[in-house]
Amino acid sequence: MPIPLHFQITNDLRERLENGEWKAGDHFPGDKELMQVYGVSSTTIRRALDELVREGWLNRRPGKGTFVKKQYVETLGKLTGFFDQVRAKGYHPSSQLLRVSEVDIADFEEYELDVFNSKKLFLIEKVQMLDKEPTVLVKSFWPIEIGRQLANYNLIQEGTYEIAKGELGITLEEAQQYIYASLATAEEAKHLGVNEGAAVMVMKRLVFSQGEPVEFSINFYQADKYMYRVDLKNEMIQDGNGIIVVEN
Amino acid sequence: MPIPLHFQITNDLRERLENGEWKAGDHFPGDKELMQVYGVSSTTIRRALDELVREGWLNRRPGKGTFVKKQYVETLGKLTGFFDQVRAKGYHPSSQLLRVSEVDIADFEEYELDVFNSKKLFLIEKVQMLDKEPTVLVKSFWPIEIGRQLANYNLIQEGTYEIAKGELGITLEEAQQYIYASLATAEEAKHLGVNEGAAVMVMKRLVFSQGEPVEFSINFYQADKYMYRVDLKNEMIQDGNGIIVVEN
DNA sequence: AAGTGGTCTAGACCACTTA
DNA sequence: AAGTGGTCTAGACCACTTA
Repeated sequence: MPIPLHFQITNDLRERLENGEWKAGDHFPGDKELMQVYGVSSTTIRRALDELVREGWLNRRPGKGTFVKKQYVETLGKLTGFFDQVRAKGYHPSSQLLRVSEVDIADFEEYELDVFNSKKLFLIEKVQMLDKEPTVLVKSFWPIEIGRQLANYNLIQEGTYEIAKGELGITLEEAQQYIYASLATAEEAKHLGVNEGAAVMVMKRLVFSQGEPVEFSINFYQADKYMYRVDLKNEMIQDGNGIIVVEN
Repeated sequence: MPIPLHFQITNDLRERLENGEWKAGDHFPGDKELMQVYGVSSTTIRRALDELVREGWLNRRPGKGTFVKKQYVETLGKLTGFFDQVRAKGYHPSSQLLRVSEVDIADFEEYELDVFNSKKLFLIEKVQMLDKEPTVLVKSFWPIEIGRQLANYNLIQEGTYEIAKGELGITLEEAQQYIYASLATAEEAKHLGVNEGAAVMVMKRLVFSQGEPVEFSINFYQADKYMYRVDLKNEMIQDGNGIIVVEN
């Protein structure tokens, strides 16, 4: 059972939705019809469709049927992959390495690096460019052994996560991110090509593999050129959801 | 079938997890044991546990079992509800109304209000306070009819979403949010009690009900005092995920 | 009354882990 | 070999919608 049926069906239907086989508001095939077409049980069809609902492609209404959703803005399904999105718009991404070396966590006390239970980490620091315009300053910390392996690959052309997942076989299972606004320090301003004190959007991320922390990164984006997008469902929609108070 | 079994089981287990019945890293009861205890089928237990996995409480490993996750930071399950979070920390939230009236969308061309297909909307503008310190400036646009009904309630004490969901019976099914950094305008600075040009975090949100837009809001937070938290799973972890380029 | 999606059962078979 | 969670089936019953 290498590729689950529900997964194959989700991919097939998503592709057909992307190709415009149905238009926004169209009646989507009913569960029974899909069961016959794909020759699977109701459970499997349901699981495939639940995923497409989660991705924002479909609405399901008991008694009425399944409908293709109006795409007011880009769907989550289409959103993944910054570089793909950016290339599709005609930009040429590249990156410039600033540092690829072992570091002592004592030199980075401003970040929460103690979750790694190690005094030394491997730091990959780079500026990501779009059409030679600097867009993001990235500081990415990995456990020493993994960092050394990453350093053997072409970090300019390939994304670090793609190497970790594809070449090193590391599963990136989940991540917690914090996003906030700040003012550029002299160092950040220099790399982003803005003035010191300009507004920047900061994204901190802690990635877990097999339940253990595997990467901490902090990314600085030029404000007003980049946004972060989040999709919410049902009970997640509350006043101030996702917002947390920073304790001093 | 008013309250699904899987839902009841999820709630029961979540409560027991919150009460510390198992510690981080503990072996969680196996599926078969839970099936016996709750007297339900494997499918129902699986569905209940899948939800707890999604909320960040559990890890499941085929061949090994289900484990209680280390809580490196607050779990998503605990995160929901800004006011609850804030009250638990000893703050006293309140709000100050700035405007509660019908408006012409032509006066707000900087926002994407045309998705409502209406020239007039109802605007609720307020400053949210924590211990009398201004924290968020909120501009919340609703369809006229809904806005008029909301205006009949106590908008100072209660959250607008809580009134809409609880009193008006409006289901808030999904939302798309954009978060970015910016510099405070004179108006924003005055209400937030900061200097003009200070860094602010901006959150724009479009909420859907029954597939149709029901609220657009824009919230301004003082930078460095507030962060936005997002949790990612598996294939969502990519370079620059969630980041989108702002077209000029 | 007929059709829709939502919940649930009882059980089979699988890959993987540990012994 | 025994135990774990992951996938899938065939089918029952439910609430809801439309006619």
